[in-house]
Amino acid sequence: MLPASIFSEEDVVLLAQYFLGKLLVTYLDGVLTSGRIVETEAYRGPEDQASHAYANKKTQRTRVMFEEGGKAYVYLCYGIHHLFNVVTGKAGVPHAVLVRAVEPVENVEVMLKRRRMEILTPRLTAGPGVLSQALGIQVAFSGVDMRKMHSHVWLEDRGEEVGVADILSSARVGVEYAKEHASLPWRFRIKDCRWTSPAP
DNA sequence: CGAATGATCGGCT
DNA sequence: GCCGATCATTCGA
Repeated sequence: MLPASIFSEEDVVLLAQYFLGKLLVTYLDGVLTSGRIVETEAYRGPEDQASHAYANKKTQRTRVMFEEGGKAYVYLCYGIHHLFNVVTGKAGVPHAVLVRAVEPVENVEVMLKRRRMEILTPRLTAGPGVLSQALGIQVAFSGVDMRKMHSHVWLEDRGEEVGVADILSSARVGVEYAKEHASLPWRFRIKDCRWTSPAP
């Protein structure tokens, strides 16, 4: 697990880059699957028009974003896809990092089965919706505290350092409605990594 | 209570 | 590349 204090960091744009190279792990029905995070996006709470918590909008769904950092925020997109975020910052500050792609690490066969795929390609886990399917992440996980043991989902540091020179930033996707905030370079990926979505 | 709307994906052209 | 799927959430009447 990552040290609990990490999640309280207030600079979510920095944290989105820090999470690159960390491991996203799930443990369901006695089966552990994991992936190395290779692509993320930062959503900067109340002032970010692309965030669900823009202008401190509190609803049943976004409630967990206002809790202390370290919670999982999972929601349904387009009625189909379960999108996984890490809530960050102090209580009351609704920052979040969306995990957009991982490199499959442990129990690839299980992930293939969950995705109903035969051969291993980046399509298995490149994309926020498909990575959740591969790791078995569902909206029911929303609110899980990843700072505590015995969660079904958590983050791990396996000692990999991702330097600034290895990180490529670009504009976030699917947020055209966010006006001037739509072009902010808050999407981060590991450079020359085949497990991310296609480079912009 | 009804209607619009996505932080997307995959299949088809 | 484009287009339709599909449904919880949200908002307005």
